[in-house]
Amino acid sequence: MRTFTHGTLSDCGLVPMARKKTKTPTIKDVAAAAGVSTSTVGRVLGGYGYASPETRRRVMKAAKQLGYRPNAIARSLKTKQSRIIGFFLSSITNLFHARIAEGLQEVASSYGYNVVICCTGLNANRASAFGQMLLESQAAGVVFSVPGDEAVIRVAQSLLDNDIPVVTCHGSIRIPSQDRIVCDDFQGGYLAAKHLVELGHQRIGIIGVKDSGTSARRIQGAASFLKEHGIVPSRVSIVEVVSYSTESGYTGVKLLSARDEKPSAIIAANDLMALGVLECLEEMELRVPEDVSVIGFDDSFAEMTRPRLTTVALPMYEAGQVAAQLLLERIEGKDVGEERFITLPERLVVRESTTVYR
Amino acid sequence: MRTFTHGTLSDCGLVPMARKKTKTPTIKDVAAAAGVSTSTVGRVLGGYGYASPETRRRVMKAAKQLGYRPNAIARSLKTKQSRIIGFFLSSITNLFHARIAEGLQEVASSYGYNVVICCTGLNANRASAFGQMLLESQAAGVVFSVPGDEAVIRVAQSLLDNDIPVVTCHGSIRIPSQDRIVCDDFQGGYLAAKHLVELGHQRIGIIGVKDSGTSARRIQGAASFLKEHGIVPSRVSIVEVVSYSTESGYTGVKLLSARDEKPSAIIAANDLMALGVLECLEEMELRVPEDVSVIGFDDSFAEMTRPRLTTVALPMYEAGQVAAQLLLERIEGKDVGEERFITLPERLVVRESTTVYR
DNA sequence: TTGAAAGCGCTAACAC
DNA sequence: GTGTTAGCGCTTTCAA
Repeated sequence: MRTFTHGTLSDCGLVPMARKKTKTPTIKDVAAAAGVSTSTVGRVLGGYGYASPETRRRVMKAAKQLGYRPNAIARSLKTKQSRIIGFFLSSITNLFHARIAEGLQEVASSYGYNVVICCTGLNANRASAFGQMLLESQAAGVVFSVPGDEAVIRVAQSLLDNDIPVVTCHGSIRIPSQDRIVCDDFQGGYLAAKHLVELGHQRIGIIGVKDSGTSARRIQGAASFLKEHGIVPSRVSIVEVVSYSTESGYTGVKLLSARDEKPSAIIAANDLMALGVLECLEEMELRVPEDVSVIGFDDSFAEMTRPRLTTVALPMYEAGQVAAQLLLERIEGKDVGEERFITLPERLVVRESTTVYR
Repeated sequence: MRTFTHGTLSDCGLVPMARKKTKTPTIKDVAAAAGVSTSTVGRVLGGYGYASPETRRRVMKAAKQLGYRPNAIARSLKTKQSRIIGFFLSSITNLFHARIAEGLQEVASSYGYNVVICCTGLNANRASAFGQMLLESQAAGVVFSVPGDEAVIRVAQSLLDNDIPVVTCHGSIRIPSQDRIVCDDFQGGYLAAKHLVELGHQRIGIIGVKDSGTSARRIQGAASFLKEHGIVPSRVSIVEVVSYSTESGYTGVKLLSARDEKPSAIIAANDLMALGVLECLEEMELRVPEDVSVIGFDDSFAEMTRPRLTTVALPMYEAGQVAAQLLLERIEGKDVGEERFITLPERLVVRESTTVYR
């Protein structure tokens, strides 16, 4: 699949290697070709200011003919702002981050902005190096989707000091008085409990994670629904484990079975834990969902478990889109007032791990 | 968590809103402060050319004192090249792409380059829009990790026409005479077969995917090992299904069971299919791995299945790193000669779905 | 409605 | 070793 190019003198080896690559045309070349000034070309191509229809036509034609392409760098030098949006995340292999990135990118690029990924891992140095780079390349804005440690906050602050707007999108980070997007953990928990109760379950086990705000809110949401709908409190067991892991899910079930009331349905604080729950239940020769219903959170790999996991899905893609939207409004200097705090609703995805009681 | 800033006159509301934000210092300011010329500053800060130790010291000090930060945009305008590397991929939520992206980003940023993600989805327009943007922002290089349709090839070509180096990294795309990185599918297949034979299996079932080069190479690799090690050909069954899906894996097992020789081990062309295999086997009341061993490819979610899947892992992270390396060499104009073709070895990950025969 | 011209901040050729 | 200077390609006054 060879591409043929026009034959030139250099093809016959008689002229130096010079690779005469015709210089990319600039606004100046277009101006010359159209017989107008560069400022006129700028006006019509940039779409601002006035130009007579005739001139406009001529410029357009010349530009097309020359294959003119604006130089974003030159423009940025003048406007003191590139069309780069930085995205801080710990790892792009984390499905949540990937979904956010995709939503972000989609909206950003529809506005002509590029998304630069800044995977910080657990490394604080890395974060500040990215901050540096973003500053040097005159980034237009930055979204943070990382744990909010001190180093990161400092980075955000230095960005803000340079008038680069910043938003946070999911993740424990909180930057004082900046736009923030989160998922409605409480409502997600509420949804999970609602689903189970509607299926007729009355004895509910909940496995939460210690010291996790997200887990706490999910539990609160579930508990709130349960209370509102007359579920006898003594029939609701809440246990707490140390981490969001399969092992913890497993442990959680053990803890639950030590209680007086054996649950007919279990809410795990995320899918990974729900997987551990499934595993433990199988060992105990309890069938899911016939004997026990199980529900997780996140919708991260719920399609892959057997039975397929009923779960509460998080709107990460939308979160990314909203993050872009809010950021872009700030970037373009719209008067949107104070900091904004957006809470996105979660959504129940019913699969195979839950069914009617008895 | 409020950050206190130095009190200024404007704090007391007596001066206009003006936000006197002290203009970011430029090379000029540093020059003035150090009592030298801008070119000297450029030389010491840029690290090229000569400068006496004394001058160097003075410049450094002035730069630090002023909080000088080079303006990447201005530099790019001059050098006609930004430090942006474009990464074309269909979706970042695809784990492979995410891993490549991470490897790519890691190396790229260690060299001071930024990675811009270009998620094309299945949309050809999108690809050319990204190409446009990359051209306009004077990208330094681009890596492609997408299906190689015509539109994308055109984009790559236009990049090349503008002297922007391009490499492909995993994915069916092939750009004539450019560096290319792939995983060694053949060797992966070989590895899978070797593992099973070493466990004592003699009757092997292989489920491949029609019209897939990757699948074909994996099968060839497996077949090759089998032949070399005296496995009776009639005891090896190869069936082909239509897609890389759970359903296809399921179908594959059905196809295999219709054959005379019932396999004691099954190789599925990827993990998704292996999941279907697991499912079908369970329905047939065959235990894995006691009755049948199962092996997949990709290591995409093999930790999540029950039993956990033995699989052949693809070195995507490394692929991303290598892609960055090759690209950077081209970008920095190293004389690395002709197009390079790198084949990365795959790796067997033994989990629970395979065991010794009988 | 259009044009001339002054930079944006940096690099690099050239002169000293 | 160091300084002068001319741009890179664009935007944006200001005048015409």
